[in-house]
Amino acid sequence: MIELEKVYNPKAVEDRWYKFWEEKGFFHAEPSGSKKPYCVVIPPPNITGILHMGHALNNTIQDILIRFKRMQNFETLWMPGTDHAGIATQNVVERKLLEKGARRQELGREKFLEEVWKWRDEYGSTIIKQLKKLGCSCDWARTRFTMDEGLSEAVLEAFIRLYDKGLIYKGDYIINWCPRCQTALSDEEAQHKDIEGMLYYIKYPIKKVTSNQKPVTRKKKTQDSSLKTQGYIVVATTRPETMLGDVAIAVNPKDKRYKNLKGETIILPILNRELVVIFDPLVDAKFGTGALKVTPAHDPVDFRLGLKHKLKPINVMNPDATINENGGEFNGMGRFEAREAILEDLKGSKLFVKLEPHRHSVGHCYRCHTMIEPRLSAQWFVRMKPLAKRAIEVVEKGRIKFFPTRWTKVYLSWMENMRDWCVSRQIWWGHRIPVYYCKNCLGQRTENRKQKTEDNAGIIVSKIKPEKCPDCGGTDIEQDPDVLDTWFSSWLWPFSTLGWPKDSPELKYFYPTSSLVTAQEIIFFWVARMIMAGLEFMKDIPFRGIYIHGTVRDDTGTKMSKSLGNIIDPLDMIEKYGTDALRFSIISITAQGQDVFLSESKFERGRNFANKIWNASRFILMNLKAEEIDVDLCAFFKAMKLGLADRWILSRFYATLTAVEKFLESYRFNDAAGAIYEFFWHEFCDWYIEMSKAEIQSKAKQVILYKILEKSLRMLHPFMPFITEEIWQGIPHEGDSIMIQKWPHIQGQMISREAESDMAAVIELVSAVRNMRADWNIDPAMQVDILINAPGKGLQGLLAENLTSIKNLARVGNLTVGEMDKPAGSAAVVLANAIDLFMPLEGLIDARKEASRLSGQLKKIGQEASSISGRLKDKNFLTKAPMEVVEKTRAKLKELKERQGKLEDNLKTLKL
RNA sequence: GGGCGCAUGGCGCAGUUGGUUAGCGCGCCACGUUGACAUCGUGGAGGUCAUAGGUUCGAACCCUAUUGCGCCCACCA
Repeated sequence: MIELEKVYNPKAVEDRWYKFWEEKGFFHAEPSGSKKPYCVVIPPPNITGILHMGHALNNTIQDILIRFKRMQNFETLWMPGTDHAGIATQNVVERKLLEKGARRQELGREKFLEEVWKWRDEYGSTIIKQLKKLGCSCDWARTRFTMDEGLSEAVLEAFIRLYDKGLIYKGDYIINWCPRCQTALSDEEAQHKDIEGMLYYIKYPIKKVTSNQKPVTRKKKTQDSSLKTQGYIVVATTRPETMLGDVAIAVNPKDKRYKNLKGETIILPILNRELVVIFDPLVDAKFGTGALKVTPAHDPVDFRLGLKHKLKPINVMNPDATINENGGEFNGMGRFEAREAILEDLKGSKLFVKLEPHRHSVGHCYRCHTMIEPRLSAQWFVRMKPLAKRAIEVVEKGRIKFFPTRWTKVYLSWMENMRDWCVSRQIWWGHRIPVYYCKNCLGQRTENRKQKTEDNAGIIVSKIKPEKCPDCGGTDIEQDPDVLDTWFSSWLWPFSTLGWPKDSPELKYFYPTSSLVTAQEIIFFWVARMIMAGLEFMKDIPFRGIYIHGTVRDDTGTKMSKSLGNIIDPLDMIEKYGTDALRFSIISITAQGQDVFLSESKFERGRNFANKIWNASRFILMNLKAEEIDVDLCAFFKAMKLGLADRWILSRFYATLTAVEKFLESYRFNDAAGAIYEFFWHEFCDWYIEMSKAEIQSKAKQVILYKILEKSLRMLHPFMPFITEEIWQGIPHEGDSIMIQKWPHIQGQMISREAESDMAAVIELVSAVRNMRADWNIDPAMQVDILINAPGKGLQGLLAENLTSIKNLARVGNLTVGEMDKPAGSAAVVLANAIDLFMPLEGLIDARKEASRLSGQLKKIGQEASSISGRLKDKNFLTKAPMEVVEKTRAKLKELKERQGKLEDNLKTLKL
């Protein structure tokens, strides 16, 4: 028998076992006829990522599922990989090049991409290495990257299929534009943040040409007299710089204040452009002055108004958000600089009215946090409505289920209101859009500008560059310079990684996958789109269950992020506490779907538990004899008459196992971890091991200690893979590794109510003696005598049978069981089942103190008894409550009355 | 503006079909180094389950409203 080291050293064993598992090929899964498939979808971390607590939580959960299912004999595939994170990666590499003084634009597209690939080869797998440290049992041989050949092929295929179905189109719309990254972003990539902005009120003069000109006045009295200015209309805006692109003033048709504005012409201050007045219900009469300046090129609402009222947009900004030549004297200024200059100008010409603080929500780039500038530009879009329809159905019909269920509603309401997806990005790193333009055809088109998007002449959608234009035969062909949104490749992940568009065996076997485990932040970006893509391209759902876990926050509740510096680095925690401790800790504090508030001290729980497992195992191993435990379990159970503790711990083990399985199946990981923790520590260690010490050499104890330990290790393995492997390898075992052992089989017949309630009586008794010792301040080294007055042979038998254990656990010298009266000068306590416990302490007992102790007990019991008897007198309760509840309550009252009576007797003898 | 989540002993949290005495970890107090474990053991103190109503024989749990905190979504110029 191997002896375990005195202290468990995680670092010493983790790498070794991980390599062992990997080399043995235990992580690998193949389509197999004999086993059922089980596959989880791993959210591909982006290649610029480093492991943070969110990843640690997410991947621990997935690894628990995977290891659990693997042990249950499923063919388990956990396919890892990374996505190329177009914008993020391009930013990182650009910054890196800039340090060397090189700029992307100067390098040129090809050279730059070479640099990105170089960077990716060097750093892109950091996160993969870190996942290995976490113990993740991914099939690394199948690692995929969204820019791999196969996955890129899938992207082009998907684009072309959608285009052919008319689900992809190019058009001029207002999109979210990041002036720093200089690219379009999807709606999801624009993160809205509340900011303290200003609402600026500006006078726009009314042109006085018409004969019936009347000054405009506000009918409604306001305290702000400045708004009454005649000959002007006052508008309110948060972005005065966009006024350079104004083409109209809009008011609500029902707004009586402005009805006489019909047919008037407004003069745009500074640029002196003539603006028309339009009437549209879209304008909220209650906001600001009720008059809206219309800038179709720089605001989504204005853009819609523009389309509706046939206004020609004027773009006044360059891609970097500086003012362009349309901005007159402000040409070249940055957007905020221009804002100040314009305000100065307006103040100078007395057209500035006032400003007031205005809190509103503004989009920011999710990669660089720069304020988004809504911008009119030509982009590629995916039509979402037709895709969303089926994705809504499969969730409504329950084919895909969210855990916790509340996310269903969030998902559905988002899906129902989704707008078309802008998929083109003005960057270089990514899948280049498979669209080619014939310059000849396009040249003709510009002459006839109206056709624009309706006419596809000159647009060739193709995986490879066409030799010549199919329309005109021209050879002057150029590919669209833009690339696709990274999510356009990620949304294909569940099947593109399995070989799609090829019809691979993997695809057939593992698709649809089983579970998706992810964070709430990513539902819209990724989860919803995977469902749409799966239904569109595979004609089937991508996964059946979606488990949304909480967000990891620090102990003040703020989301952990590098910029805030409130990061707890999982790798540091692994270094300090060990991987298993990290995994167990984080899983046990994560209630289903609730956010996780983390502080470093929380990892102590896992570490302490690992330590406990280690020491208990060490103790068992020290006392185990190999020849004793080499038995056939069935024969053993037939031959052996097991004691109460043995039957109890077996019952508790199988009850725990049942609960753990149930919890894992329903994504209740903290409950599963809690059940194991409670069982192993507070039942197996605190009671069974302690009770077995006296007769540890006996056959029964040898076998059961070994079996419970071995099975517990298997039950624990998905949670704490390393320590369980290390110990398992040290005890007698068959097979190469615990990770490919069978998950313990539930033996329902071993679960015994009787054993559990009998044991509860013993535990109560031992606790009571300990309690009395503490109350009387008795030296723990000193043995006490205990007399037990137990009515009925059954109880006496039970206690007699466990005499040794009770004596040892409670440090009792003489223990007498029988029927007796309370000896004089003894302390007493009354237990359930009307058991009296007397502790004769001649000379030590202070009658007054004992009396107050007893009356304390009496008071507690009395209160309880009276509340219960009150309930039992209630006619409604008796008639309406279920019989079993009434019976139970009656039994309880009877029991309490008995105890009450006994306590009173005890008190009486004391006073006499 | 819409939606969601959370309020339970000093702190952090469990508590899934409403049913005896509301649990756990940390912290606290007392005692303890009995050969697995001080990353430990034994015992203990500490809660009118945010507030106000309602449903019910019975509510931490279901319903309504209120307050506080947090999050998500939104074309709040």
